[in-house]
Amino acid sequence: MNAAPTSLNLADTDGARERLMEAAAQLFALRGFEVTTVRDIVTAAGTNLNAINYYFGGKRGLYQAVMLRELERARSFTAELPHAAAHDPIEQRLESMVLRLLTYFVSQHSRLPRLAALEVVNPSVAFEDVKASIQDDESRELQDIVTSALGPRASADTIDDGIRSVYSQCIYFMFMGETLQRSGSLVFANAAAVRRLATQITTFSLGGLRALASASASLSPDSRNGVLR
Amino acid sequence: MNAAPTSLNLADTDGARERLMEAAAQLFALRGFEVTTVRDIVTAAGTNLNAINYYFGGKRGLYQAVMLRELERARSFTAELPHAAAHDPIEQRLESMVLRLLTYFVSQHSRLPRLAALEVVNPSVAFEDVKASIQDDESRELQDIVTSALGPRASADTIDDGIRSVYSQCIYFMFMGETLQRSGSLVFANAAAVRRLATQITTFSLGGLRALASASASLSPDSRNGVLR
DNA sequence: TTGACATGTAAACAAGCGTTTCATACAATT
DNA sequence: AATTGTATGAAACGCTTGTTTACATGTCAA
Repeated sequence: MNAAPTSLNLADTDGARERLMEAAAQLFALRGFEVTTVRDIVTAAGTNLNAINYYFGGKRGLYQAVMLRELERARSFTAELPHAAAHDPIEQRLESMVLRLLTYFVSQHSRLPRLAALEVVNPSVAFEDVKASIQDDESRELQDIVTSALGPRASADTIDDGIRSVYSQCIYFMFMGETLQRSGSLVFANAAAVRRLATQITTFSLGGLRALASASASLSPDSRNGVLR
Repeated sequence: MNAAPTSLNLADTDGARERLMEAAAQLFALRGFEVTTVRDIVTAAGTNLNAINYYFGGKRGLYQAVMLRELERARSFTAELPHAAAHDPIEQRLESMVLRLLTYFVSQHSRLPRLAALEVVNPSVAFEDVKASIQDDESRELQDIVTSALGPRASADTIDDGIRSVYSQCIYFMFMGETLQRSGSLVFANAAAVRRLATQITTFSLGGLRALASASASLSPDSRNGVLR
Protein backbone atom coordinates (compact mmCIF):
# COMPACT_ATOMS: atom_id res chain seq x y z
CA MET A 1 0.00 0.00 0.00
CA ASN A 2 2.49 2.63 -1.11
CA ALA A 3 4.64 2.31 1.99
CA ALA A 4 6.80 5.29 2.82
CA PRO A 5 10.54 4.71 3.03
CA THR A 6 11.99 4.54 6.49
CA SER A 7 13.94 7.50 7.81
CA LEU A 8 17.12 5.51 7.47
CA ASN A 9 16.99 5.87 3.72
CA LEU A 10 17.25 9.62 3.89
CA ALA A 11 20.99 9.24 4.22
CA ASP A 12 20.89 7.81 0.71
CA THR A 13 22.45 10.90 -0.85
CA ASP A 14 23.04 9.16 -4.11
CA GLY A 15 19.57 7.72 -4.26
CA ALA A 16 16.61 8.40 -6.42
CA ARG A 17 14.93 10.55 -3.84
CA GLU A 18 17.70 13.12 -3.89
CA ARG A 19 17.92 13.17 -7.67
CA LEU A 20 14.20 13.68 -7.87
CA MET A 21 14.28 16.71 -5.61
CA GLU A 22 17.16 18.20 -7.52
CA ALA A 23 15.54 17.72 -10.92
CA ALA A 24 12.20 18.94 -9.64
CA ALA A 25 13.69 22.09 -8.14
CA GLN A 26 15.32 22.90 -11.44
CA LEU A 27 12.24 22.27 -13.55
CA PHE A 28 9.74 23.89 -11.19
CA ALA A 29 11.92 26.99 -11.05
CA LEU A 30 12.28 27.00 -14.81
CA ARG A 31 8.70 26.53 -15.94
CA GLY A 32 6.49 26.56 -12.90
CA PHE A 33 4.46 23.88 -11.20
CA GLU A 34 1.62 23.44 -13.65
CA VAL A 35 3.63 23.20 -16.84
CA THR A 36 6.22 20.81 -15.44
CA THR A 37 5.06 17.22 -15.82
CA VAL A 38 6.03 14.31 -13.65
CA ARG A 39 7.36 12.62 -16.75
CA ASP A 40 9.76 15.52 -17.31
CA ILE A 41 10.98 15.20 -13.75
CA VAL A 42 11.53 11.47 -13.64
CA THR A 43 13.28 11.59 -17.00
CA ALA A 44 15.65 14.30 -15.79
CA ALA A 45 16.21 12.41 -12.55
CA GLY A 46 16.76 9.12 -14.33
CA THR A 47 14.16 7.33 -12.28
CA ASN A 48 10.89 5.64 -12.94
CA LEU A 49 7.49 7.21 -13.29
CA ASN A 50 6.33 5.68 -10.06
CA ALA A 51 9.14 7.11 -7.95
CA ILE A 52 7.45 10.45 -7.28
CA ASN A 53 4.40 8.85 -5.80
CA TYR A 54 6.50 6.36 -3.93
CA TYR A 55 8.72 8.90 -2.22
CA PHE A 56 6.54 11.99 -2.00
CA GLY A 57 2.99 10.75 -2.35
CA GLY A 58 2.46 12.71 -5.54
CA LYS A 59 3.51 15.70 -7.57
CA ARG A 60 2.24 18.17 -5.02
CA GLY A 61 4.11 16.49 -2.21
CA LEU A 62 7.31 16.69 -4.20
CA TYR A 63 6.73 20.36 -4.88
CA GLN A 64 6.19 21.13 -1.22
CA ALA A 65 9.26 19.16 -0.19
CA VAL A 66 11.37 20.99 -2.76
CA MET A 67 10.05 24.36 -1.69
CA LEU A 68 10.66 23.77 2.00
CA ARG A 69 14.19 22.67 1.35
CA GLU A 70 15.00 25.64 -0.88
CA LEU A 71 13.53 28.03 1.66
CA GLU A 72 15.63 26.53 4.42
CA ARG A 73 18.76 26.61 2.30
CA ALA A 74 18.34 30.25 1.42
CA ARG A 75 17.57 31.15 5.00
CA SER A 76 20.63 29.44 6.44
CA PHE A 77 22.79 30.92 3.70
CA THR A 78 21.75 34.52 4.28
CA ALA A 79 21.93 34.00 8.03
CA GLU A 80 25.65 33.40 7.66
CA LEU A 81 26.23 36.68 5.87
CA PRO A 82 27.75 39.47 7.98
CA HIS A 83 25.38 41.40 10.21
CA ALA A 84 26.21 44.89 11.34
CA ALA A 85 25.81 45.33 15.07
CA ALA A 86 23.09 47.50 16.59
CA HIS A 87 25.63 50.11 17.69
CA ASP A 88 27.17 50.42 14.23
CA PRO A 89 26.42 53.53 12.18
CA ILE A 90 23.12 53.44 10.38
CA GLU A 91 24.77 53.38 6.96
CA GLN A 92 26.53 50.13 7.74
CA ARG A 93 23.49 48.56 9.32
CA LEU A 94 21.32 49.36 6.33
CA GLU A 95 23.91 48.32 3.80
CA SER A 96 24.50 44.91 5.34
CA MET A 97 20.74 44.47 5.57
CA VAL A 98 20.23 45.39 1.92
CA LEU A 99 23.04 43.11 0.87
CA ARG A 100 21.44 40.22 2.69
CA LEU A 101 18.07 40.91 1.10
CA LEU A 102 19.60 41.19 -2.34
CA THR A 103 21.54 37.98 -1.89
CA TYR A 104 18.35 36.26 -0.87
CA PHE A 105 16.36 37.60 -3.81
CA VAL A 106 19.00 37.50 -6.49
CA SER A 107 21.10 34.39 -6.05
CA GLN A 108 21.50 32.78 -9.41
CA HIS A 109 22.74 29.50 -8.03
CA SER A 110 19.73 29.04 -5.84
CA ARG A 111 16.33 28.29 -7.31
CA LEU A 112 14.52 30.05 -4.52
CA PRO A 113 14.05 33.48 -6.14
CA ARG A 114 12.26 32.00 -9.13
CA LEU A 115 10.24 29.56 -7.04
CA ALA A 116 9.22 32.25 -4.60
CA ALA A 117 8.30 34.74 -7.32
CA LEU A 118 6.06 32.21 -9.00
CA GLU A 119 4.45 31.39 -5.69
CA VAL A 120 3.84 35.01 -4.72
CA VAL A 121 2.27 35.91 -8.05
CA ASN A 122 0.32 32.69 -8.33
CA PRO A 123 -0.12 31.29 -4.84
CA SER A 124 -0.50 27.55 -4.33
CA VAL A 125 0.01 25.10 -1.50
CA ALA A 126 3.40 26.52 -0.53
CA PHE A 127 2.41 30.17 -0.43
CA GLU A 128 2.14 30.45 3.33
CA ASP A 129 5.59 28.97 3.76
CA VAL A 130 7.08 31.40 1.26
CA LYS A 131 5.30 34.35 2.78
CA ALA A 132 6.38 33.45 6.28
CA SER A 133 9.97 33.02 5.19
CA ILE A 134 10.10 36.25 3.24
CA GLN A 135 8.42 38.28 5.93
CA ASP A 136 9.75 36.95 9.19
CA ASP A 137 13.29 36.38 8.16
CA GLU A 138 14.70 39.85 8.28
CA SER A 139 11.74 42.15 8.52
CA ARG A 140 12.15 42.87 12.21
CA GLU A 141 15.69 44.07 11.78
CA LEU A 142 14.75 46.16 8.76
CA GLN A 143 12.04 47.75 10.85
CA ASP A 144 14.56 48.61 13.55
CA ILE A 145 16.93 50.14 11.05
CA VAL A 146 14.30 52.23 9.30
CA THR A 147 12.84 53.34 12.60
CA SER A 148 16.13 54.62 13.89
CA ALA A 149 16.94 56.19 10.53
CA LEU A 150 13.67 58.11 10.58
CA GLY A 151 14.14 59.30 14.12
CA PRO A 152 11.88 58.98 17.15
CA ARG A 153 9.26 61.43 15.88
CA ALA A 154 8.23 59.36 12.85
CA SER A 155 4.70 58.02 12.80
CA ALA A 156 3.94 54.34 12.32
CA ASP A 157 2.66 55.03 8.82
CA THR A 158 5.85 56.81 7.88
CA ILE A 159 7.87 53.88 9.15
CA ASP A 160 5.81 51.50 7.06
CA ASP A 161 6.32 53.70 4.03
CA GLY A 162 10.05 53.74 4.54
CA ILE A 163 10.27 49.99 5.00
CA ARG A 164 8.29 49.43 1.85
CA SER A 165 10.35 51.85 -0.20
CA VAL A 166 13.57 50.12 0.85
CA TYR A 167 12.19 46.63 0.58
CA SER A 168 10.64 47.12 -2.85
CA GLN A 169 13.97 48.11 -4.34
CA CYS A 170 15.36 44.75 -3.24
CA ILE A 171 12.50 42.36 -3.96
CA TYR A 172 12.27 43.94 -7.40
CA PHE A 173 15.05 41.59 -8.49
CA MET A 174 13.21 38.53 -7.31
CA PHE A 175 10.39 39.26 -9.72
CA MET A 176 12.41 40.69 -12.55
CA GLY A 177 15.34 38.30 -12.42
CA GLU A 178 14.18 36.27 -15.37
CA THR A 179 13.35 39.32 -17.47
CA LEU A 180 16.56 41.15 -16.67
CA GLN A 181 18.62 38.13 -17.50
CA ARG A 182 16.86 37.70 -20.83
CA SER A 183 17.53 41.26 -21.82
CA GLY A 184 21.19 40.80 -21.04
CA SER A 185 21.30 43.04 -18.01
CA LEU A 186 24.37 42.54 -15.87
CA VAL A 187 23.20 44.23 -12.70
CA PHE A 188 23.76 41.10 -10.64
CA ALA A 189 26.16 39.14 -12.76
CA ASN A 190 28.53 38.41 -9.88
CA ALA A 191 29.08 39.08 -6.20
CA ALA A 192 30.84 42.39 -6.83
CA ALA A 193 27.91 43.66 -8.91
CA VAL A 194 25.51 42.73 -6.13
CA ARG A 195 27.65 44.59 -3.59
CA ARG A 196 27.73 47.66 -5.80
CA LEU A 197 23.96 47.41 -6.13
CA ALA A 198 23.61 47.19 -2.36
CA THR A 199 25.68 50.34 -1.92
CA GLN A 200 23.60 52.22 -4.45
CA ILE A 201 20.28 51.16 -2.93
CA THR A 202 21.60 52.04 0.52
CA THR A 203 22.68 55.51 -0.56
CA PHE A 204 19.37 56.11 -2.30
CA SER A 205 17.38 54.81 0.64
CA LEU A 206 19.20 56.82 3.25
CA GLY A 207 18.52 59.96 1.26
CA GLY A 208 14.91 58.88 0.86
CA LEU A 209 14.46 58.19 4.53
CA ARG A 210 15.96 61.60 5.40
CA ALA A 211 13.48 63.25 3.06
CA LEU A 212 10.64 61.23 4.53
CA ALA A 213 11.59 62.27 8.04
CA SER A 214 11.71 65.98 7.31
CA ALA A 215 8.51 65.87 5.23
CA SER A 216 6.56 64.14 7.98
CA ALA A 217 8.05 66.55 10.51
CA SER A 218 6.78 69.52 8.50
CA LEU A 219 3.35 67.92 8.36
CA SER A 220 3.14 67.45 12.10
CA PRO A 221 0.33 69.11 14.11
CA ASP A 222 1.95 72.50 14.71
CA SER A 223 2.66 73.24 11.04
CA ARG A 224 -0.10 71.57 9.13
CA ASN A 225 -0.13 73.71 6.00
CA GLY A 226 3.45 74.44 5.20
CA VAL A 227 4.40 71.61 2.86
CA LEU A 228 7.07 73.53 1.04
CA ARG A 229 10.19 75.02 2.41
CA MET B 1 -14.24 25.46 -42.66
CA ASN B 2 -14.12 27.42 -39.46
CA ALA B 3 -14.63 30.73 -41.21
CA ALA B 4 -13.74 33.84 -39.26
CA PRO B 5 -16.49 36.35 -38.63
CA THR B 6 -16.44 39.50 -40.73
CA SER B 7 -15.30 42.70 -39.15
CA LEU B 8 -18.89 43.93 -39.15
CA ASN B 9 -19.71 41.62 -36.31
CA LEU B 10 -17.24 43.31 -34.01
CA ALA B 11 -19.89 45.90 -33.22
CA ASP B 12 -21.82 43.08 -31.63
CA THR B 13 -21.28 44.32 -28.09
CA ASP B 14 -23.84 41.91 -26.74
CA GLY B 15 -22.42 39.00 -28.65
CA ALA B 16 -20.64 35.91 -27.57
CA ARG B 17 -17.26 37.21 -28.68
CA GLU B 18 -17.35 40.07 -26.23
CA ARG B 19 -18.60 37.93 -23.36
CA LEU B 20 -15.82 35.47 -24.05
CA MET B 21 -13.13 38.12 -23.82
CA GLU B 22 -14.59 39.50 -20.63
CA ALA B 23 -14.85 36.12 -18.95
CA ALA B 24 -11.42 35.11 -20.15
CA ALA B 25 -9.81 38.31 -18.87
CA GLN B 26 -11.32 37.71 -15.47
CA LEU B 27 -10.32 34.06 -15.25
CA PHE B 28 -6.86 34.45 -16.73
CA ALA B 29 -6.13 37.26 -14.30
CA LEU B 30 -7.48 35.21 -11.43
CA ARG B 31 -5.80 31.88 -11.96
CA GLY B 32 -3.37 32.22 -14.84
CA PHE B 33 -3.35 30.82 -18.33
CA GLU B 34 -2.49 27.19 -17.66
CA VAL B 35 -4.94 26.51 -14.86
CA THR B 36 -7.88 28.19 -16.55
CA THR B 37 -9.70 25.74 -18.81
CA VAL B 38 -11.66 26.58 -21.91
CA ARG B 39 -14.63 24.93 -20.27
CA ASP B 40 -14.41 27.36 -17.37
CA ILE B 41 -14.38 30.26 -19.79
CA VAL B 42 -17.28 29.22 -21.99
CA THR B 43 -19.35 28.39 -18.93
CA ALA B 44 -18.71 31.83 -17.44
CA ALA B 45 -19.42 33.44 -20.80
CA GLY B 46 -22.58 31.41 -21.36
CA THR B 47 -21.44 30.22 -24.75
CA ASN B 48 -20.62 26.92 -26.32
CA LEU B 49 -17.39 24.99 -26.09
CA ASN B 50 -16.76 25.59 -29.75
CA ALA B 51 -16.99 29.37 -29.53
CA ILE B 52 -13.37 29.96 -28.50
CA ASN B 53 -12.00 28.14 -31.51
CA TYR B 54 -14.55 29.76 -33.73
CA TYR B 55 -13.76 33.32 -32.74
CA PHE B 56 -10.14 33.18 -31.69
CA GLY B 57 -8.73 30.06 -33.27
CA GLY B 58 -7.98 28.50 -29.92
CA LYS B 59 -7.24 29.14 -26.28
CA ARG B 60 -3.94 30.82 -27.00
CA GLY B 61 -5.50 33.16 -29.52
CA LEU B 62 -8.08 34.19 -26.98
CA TYR B 63 -5.37 34.83 -24.42
CA GLN B 64 -3.41 37.00 -26.79
CA ALA B 65 -6.48 38.96 -27.82
CA VAL B 66 -7.39 39.56 -24.20
CA MET B 67 -3.90 40.66 -23.33
CA LEU B 68 -3.60 43.09 -26.22
CA ARG B 69 -6.91 44.69 -25.35
CA GLU B 70 -6.08 45.05 -21.68
CA LEU B 71 -2.70 46.55 -22.53
CA GLU B 72 -4.28 49.08 -24.84
CA ARG B 73 -6.95 49.96 -22.30
CA ALA B 74 -4.44 50.58 -19.57
CA ARG B 75 -2.24 52.60 -21.90
CA SER B 76 -5.02 54.88 -23.09
CA PHE B 77 -6.27 55.30 -19.54
CA THR B 78 -2.95 56.36 -18.08
CA ALA B 79 -2.29 58.57 -21.10
CA GLU B 80 -5.28 60.65 -20.08
CA LEU B 81 -3.97 61.27 -16.60
CA PRO B 82 -2.44 64.71 -16.00
CA HIS B 83 1.12 65.21 -17.19
CA ALA B 84 3.32 67.85 -15.66
CA ALA B 85 5.00 70.01 -18.28
CA ALA B 86 8.72 69.94 -18.90
CA HIS B 87 9.13 73.39 -17.35
CA ASP B 88 7.31 72.48 -14.16
CA PRO B 89 9.35 71.96 -10.98
CA ILE B 90 10.93 68.56 -10.68
CA GLU B 91 8.75 67.62 -7.70
CA GLN B 92 5.60 67.99 -9.75
CA ARG B 93 7.01 66.21 -12.76
CA LEU B 94 8.11 63.24 -10.72
CA GLU B 95 4.92 63.06 -8.71
CA SER B 96 2.67 63.04 -11.74
CA MET B 97 4.91 60.42 -13.29
CA VAL B 98 4.81 58.22 -10.20
CA LEU B 99 1.07 58.60 -9.98
CA ARG B 100 0.67 57.43 -13.54
CA LEU B 101 2.92 54.44 -12.97
CA LEU B 102 1.07 53.53 -9.80
CA THR B 103 -2.28 53.83 -11.52
CA TYR B 104 -1.04 51.57 -14.26
CA PHE B 105 0.33 48.96 -11.88
CA VAL B 106 -2.28 49.11 -9.19
CA SER B 107 -5.65 49.56 -10.78
CA GLN B 108 -8.07 47.19 -9.16
CA HIS B 109 -10.72 47.57 -11.81
CA SER B 110 -8.36 46.63 -14.59
CA ARG B 111 -7.08 43.10 -14.96
CA LEU B 112 -3.82 44.26 -16.47
CA PRO B 113 -1.65 44.31 -13.35
CA ARG B 114 -2.35 40.67 -12.57
CA LEU B 115 -2.07 39.59 -16.19
CA ALA B 116 1.19 41.45 -16.67
CA ALA B 117 2.68 40.16 -13.42
CA LEU B 118 1.94 36.58 -14.40
CA GLU B 119 3.44 37.19 -17.81
CA VAL B 120 6.62 38.78 -16.49
CA VAL B 121 7.29 36.05 -13.96
CA ASN B 122 6.29 33.24 -16.30
CA PRO B 123 6.66 34.52 -19.86
CA SER B 124 4.50 33.08 -22.62
CA VAL B 125 3.32 34.19 -26.04
CA ALA B 126 2.33 37.66 -24.87
CA PHE B 127 5.54 38.50 -23.03
CA GLU B 128 7.01 40.71 -25.70
CA ASP B 129 3.83 42.76 -25.88
CA VAL B 130 3.76 43.22 -22.13
CA LYS B 131 7.43 44.10 -21.98
CA ALA B 132 7.12 46.63 -24.77
CA SER B 133 4.12 48.24 -23.17
CA ILE B 134 5.67 48.43 -19.73
CA GLN B 135 8.97 49.74 -20.98
CA ASP B 136 8.14 52.09 -23.80
CA ASP B 137 5.10 53.66 -22.31
CA GLU B 138 6.57 56.11 -19.90
CA SER B 139 10.17 55.13 -19.54
CA ARG B 140 11.52 57.91 -21.70
CA GLU B 141 9.85 60.57 -19.61
CA LEU B 142 11.00 58.93 -16.40
CA GLN B 143 14.50 58.98 -17.78
CA ASP B 144 14.24 62.69 -18.50
CA ILE B 145 12.97 63.42 -15.02
CA VAL B 146 15.61 61.38 -13.25
CA THR B 147 18.32 62.83 -15.44
CA SER B 148 17.41 66.38 -14.64
CA ALA B 149 16.94 65.53 -10.97
CA LEU B 150 20.43 64.08 -10.81
CA GLY B 151 21.99 67.02 -12.57
CA PRO B 152 24.13 67.14 -15.69
CA ARG B 153 27.18 65.55 -14.08
CA ALA B 154 25.58 62.21 -13.36
CA SER B 155 26.98 59.22 -15.18
CA ALA B 156 24.84 56.95 -17.30
CA ASP B 157 25.11 54.22 -14.68
CA THR B 158 23.95 56.54 -11.95
CA ILE B 159 20.98 57.53 -14.06
CA ASP B 160 20.09 53.90 -14.58
CA ASP B 161 20.35 53.28 -10.86
CA GLY B 162 18.06 56.19 -10.11
CA ILE B 163 15.49 55.10 -12.65
CA ARG B 164 15.46 51.60 -11.27
CA SER B 165 15.15 52.73 -7.67
CA VAL B 166 12.15 54.89 -8.52
CA TYR B 167 10.59 52.38 -10.85
CA SER B 168 10.94 49.43 -8.50
CA GLN B 169 8.98 51.21 -5.81
CA CYS B 170 6.05 51.47 -8.25
CA ILE B 171 6.10 48.12 -10.02
CA TYR B 172 6.31 46.51 -6.58
CA PHE B 173 2.55 46.81 -6.40
CA MET B 174 2.03 45.02 -9.67
CA PHE B 175 3.69 41.92 -8.30
CA MET B 176 2.48 42.16 -4.74
CA GLY B 177 -1.08 43.30 -5.40
CA GLU B 178 -2.56 39.89 -4.82
CA THR B 179 -0.56 39.25 -1.68
CA LEU B 180 -1.17 42.69 -0.20
CA GLN B 181 -4.87 42.41 -0.80
CA ARG B 182 -5.00 39.00 0.86
CA SER B 183 -3.29 40.28 3.95
CA GLY B 184 -5.81 43.10 4.19
CA SER B 185 -3.44 45.91 3.36
CA LEU B 186 -5.17 49.12 2.39
CA VAL B 187 -2.29 50.92 0.75
CA PHE B 188 -4.19 51.28 -2.52
CA ALA B 189 -7.77 50.87 -1.43
CA ASN B 190 -8.99 53.96 -3.30
CA ALA B 191 -7.82 56.84 -5.43
CA ALA B 192 -6.91 58.99 -2.44
CA ALA B 193 -4.73 56.23 -1.00
CA VAL B 194 -2.94 55.90 -4.33
CA ARG B 195 -2.32 59.64 -4.44
CA ARG B 196 -0.94 59.58 -0.93
CA LEU B 197 1.29 56.70 -1.95
CA ALA B 198 2.52 58.66 -4.95
CA THR B 199 3.42 61.60 -2.76
CA GLN B 200 5.33 59.39 -0.37
CA ILE B 201 7.25 57.62 -3.12
CA THR B 202 8.02 60.97 -4.73
CA THR B 203 9.35 62.43 -1.49
CA PHE B 204 11.45 59.37 -0.84
CA SER B 205 12.76 59.26 -4.39
CA LEU B 206 13.71 62.91 -4.55
CA GLY B 207 15.72 62.47 -1.39
CA GLY B 208 17.24 59.33 -2.80
CA LEU B 209 18.18 60.99 -6.07
CA ARG B 210 19.76 63.88 -4.22
CA ALA B 211 21.85 61.43 -2.21
CA LEU B 212 22.79 59.56 -5.37
CA ALA B 213 23.89 62.77 -7.05
CA SER B 214 26.16 63.90 -4.23
CA ALA B 215 27.59 60.41 -3.71
CA SER B 216 28.50 60.04 -7.36
CA ALA B 217 29.91 63.58 -7.36
CA SER B 218 32.20 62.73 -4.46
CA LEU B 219 33.27 59.56 -6.19
CA SER B 220 34.45 61.26 -9.34
CA PRO B 221 36.04 64.47 -8.03
CA ASP B 222 36.44 66.02 -11.40
CA SER B 223 34.67 65.49 -14.62
CA ARG B 224 36.18 62.89 -16.87
CA ASN B 225 36.33 63.58 -20.56
CA GLY B 226 33.77 65.76 -22.15
CA VAL B 227 30.77 64.98 -19.99
CA LEU B 228 31.27 68.19 -18.08
CA ARG B 229 28.82 70.86 -18.85
C1' DT C 1 15.65 -21.80 2.35
C1' DT C 2 12.06 -18.91 3.49
C1' DG C 3 9.85 -14.77 4.42
C1' DA C 4 9.58 -9.86 4.70
C1' DC C 5 10.45 -5.51 3.10
C1' DA C 6 12.42 -1.72 0.39
C1' DT C 7 13.04 -0.40 -4.16
C1' DG C 8 12.91 -0.52 -9.44
C1' DT C 9 10.26 -1.30 -13.66
C1' DA C 10 6.60 -1.50 -16.99
C1' DA C 11 2.07 -1.24 -18.22
C1' DA C 12 -2.40 0.40 -17.69
C1' DC C 13 -5.87 3.47 -15.82
C1' DA C 14 -9.45 7.07 -15.46
C1' DA C 15 -9.98 11.84 -15.92
C1' DG C 16 -9.30 16.03 -17.97
C1' DC C 17 -7.49 18.74 -21.57
C1' DG C 18 -7.86 21.56 -26.14
C1' DT C 19 -9.66 20.80 -30.40
C1' DT C 20 -12.52 18.96 -34.25
C1' DT C 21 -16.47 17.30 -36.46
C1' DC C 22 -21.06 17.36 -37.89
C1' DA C 23 -25.63 18.91 -37.71
C1' DT C 24 -28.71 22.72 -37.35
C1' DA C 25 -30.84 27.37 -36.85
C1' DC C 26 -31.10 31.87 -38.55
C1' DA C 27 -30.64 35.87 -41.60
C1' DA C 28 -29.61 38.04 -45.78
C1' DT C 29 -28.99 37.69 -50.70
C1' DT C 30 -30.06 35.99 -55.25
C1' DA D 1 -38.07 29.62 -52.97
C1' DA D 2 -33.36 28.48 -53.15
C1' DT D 3 -28.73 29.58 -51.83
C1' DT D 4 -25.13 31.25 -49.07
C1' DG D 5 -22.64 32.55 -45.04
C1' DT D 6 -22.74 33.29 -40.01
C1' DA D 7 -23.46 31.55 -35.57
C1' DT D 8 -24.66 28.04 -32.19
C1' DG D 9 -25.09 23.31 -30.24
C1' DA D 10 -23.95 18.62 -28.94
C1' DA D 11 -20.95 15.00 -29.28
C1' DA D 12 -16.82 12.90 -30.02
C1' DC D 13 -11.82 12.74 -30.87
C1' DG D 14 -6.99 12.16 -29.76
C1' DC D 15 -3.80 13.17 -26.56
C1' DT D 16 -1.63 14.14 -22.12
C1' DT D 17 -2.07 14.31 -17.39
C1' DG D 18 -1.22 12.35 -12.50
C1' DT D 19 -1.83 8.22 -10.41
C1' DT D 20 -2.32 3.23 -9.69
C1' DT D 21 -1.56 -1.55 -10.28
C1' DA D 22 1.06 -5.69 -10.79
C1' DC D 23 5.24 -7.71 -10.89
C1' DA D 24 10.39 -8.26 -10.76
C1' DT D 25 14.24 -7.44 -8.17
C1' DG D 26 17.59 -6.88 -4.28
C1' DT D 27 18.90 -7.45 0.58
C1' DC D 28 18.78 -9.06 5.13
C1' DA D 29 16.88 -11.79 9.16
C1' DA D 30 15.08 -15.85 10.96
